[in-house]
Amino acid sequence: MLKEERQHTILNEVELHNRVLLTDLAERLDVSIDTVRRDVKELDGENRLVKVHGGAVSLGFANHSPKRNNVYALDEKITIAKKATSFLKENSVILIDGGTTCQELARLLPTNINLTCFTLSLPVAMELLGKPNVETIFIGGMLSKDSQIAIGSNAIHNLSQIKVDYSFIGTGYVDAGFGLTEFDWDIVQTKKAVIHASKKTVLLCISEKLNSQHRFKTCDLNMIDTMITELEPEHPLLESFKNQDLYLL
Amino acid sequence: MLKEERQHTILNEVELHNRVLLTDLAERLDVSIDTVRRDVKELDGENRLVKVHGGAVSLGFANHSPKRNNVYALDEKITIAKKATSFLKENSVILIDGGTTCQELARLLPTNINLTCFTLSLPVAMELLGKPNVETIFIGGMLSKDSQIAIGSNAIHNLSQIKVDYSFIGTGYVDAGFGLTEFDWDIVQTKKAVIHASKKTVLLCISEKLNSQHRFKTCDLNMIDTMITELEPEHPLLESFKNQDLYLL
DNA sequence: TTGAATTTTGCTGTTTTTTGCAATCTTTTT
DNA sequence: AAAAAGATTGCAAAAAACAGCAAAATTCAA
Repeated sequence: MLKEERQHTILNEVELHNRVLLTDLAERLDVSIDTVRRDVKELDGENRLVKVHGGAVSLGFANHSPKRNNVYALDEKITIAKKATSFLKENSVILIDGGTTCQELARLLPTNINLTCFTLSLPVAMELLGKPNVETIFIGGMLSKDSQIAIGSNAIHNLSQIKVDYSFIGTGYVDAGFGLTEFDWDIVQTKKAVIHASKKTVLLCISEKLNSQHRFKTCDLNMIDTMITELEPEHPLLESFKNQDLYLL
Repeated sequence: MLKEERQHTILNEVELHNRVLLTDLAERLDVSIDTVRRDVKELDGENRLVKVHGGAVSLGFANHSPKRNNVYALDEKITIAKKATSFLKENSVILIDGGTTCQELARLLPTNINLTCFTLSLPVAMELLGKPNVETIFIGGMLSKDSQIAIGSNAIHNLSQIKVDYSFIGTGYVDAGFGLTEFDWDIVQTKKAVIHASKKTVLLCISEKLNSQHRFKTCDLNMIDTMITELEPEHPLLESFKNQDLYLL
């Protein structure tokens, strides 16, 4: 077999699977692992793939993972996401909602425990695909162009079939009196279904959103089990959320 | 045998198989390996093929050019995608499969007609979200980390509920005799369901994949209504795909 | 047709490239 | 920290490329 032919197949495999193991390639191409390693090294040098420990990944995949489109209030979101991971245990079944804070949680999910993760959000799903320890299930449905999540009756029906240990949700607006609200009716319906599909619901909410409200109501605060903000639970801004039958974290 | 005749045969072989070994050529042409080597060197000088260590590859094969937009063989894929758009009409309901060629189709969907588009592929869905004229529905299910598409029983069940006008699918491998094959059993099951959910199935297939096969079979070629490659339908490489009860485009 | 000049071809020995193996070092995982 | 998986290096055998040469084939002018 020609070297060119071999490298061609390697590129094909990489493009197809996004990541490949050198051992698999060696077996498939019926050459020694050293030869494959040399080929991959060469292709890496030509920027046609990215060599990683034990294998190679496609350029698309390599460029995809560390993408961060929204760096707005990133630190706060990271703080929130880290707090949220404290709920996770080996084999937890969770659901992650859309929104940039939830995306951050997806990105920061621990790599040392196995998780099953449902999501309605395209960007979250993308993030999760990069995690070998996370089994990801996308809740299908009509896609909302601005929020990039699945909505509509199909999504809601699919949600009615599951019950996850924890769901981590975001919200457009939250108010101690009015509860969680959104600007979009369909999204409200979907979030309701998410909450219904969860044993415990955790709200990830940057403090900017506190004491704001909009048109359509998702639920009252007592439907939420825990609210996580980037603030200390004792922070004065959170005063009005105490004695609301929800934990602050 | 005349030198000219020999070189003609060599070019033919290269065109047909994309790659040749000098030893094979020598045996087939019944001349010494040095003669073949000299012939190939000459043809290489004339830019009719590319000489490589131990053999030669076709120009197309060698032009698997280094990264452009992170996608290999982008030009070919664009050609294919453009051909595929000829099937679309106002309010068509279509399904777009995963894979880079299908992604290209998603990217090149016309913006002047309204479409309803189902997909199992995360990257395709991402692409479609940017199109105001396309209503996108994601078929939910377990996500395959490799191929970034939804697979599994849930996806298959969801597919069983729909019947689209056209589905545009890719395949890992295709062979005139064996039909469409894949490396992954789950993906095969999902693709079967896709074909079943379509009035017409269009296969998007870059010519490199022709005459290759793998472990698991998706379907025979007669299940496909149209096969689109970047080549002219009369191209010799497509010879074996004629008289197969499918249109070539 | 003949015979010298030219080209083509196959062979030889030499150099280069490729490949697999073993020993050693490094990274990752537990 | 130990164990396992992967990477690196050097080396030797095999395969291929190269250069030079002579025989064979082809061309061409007389």
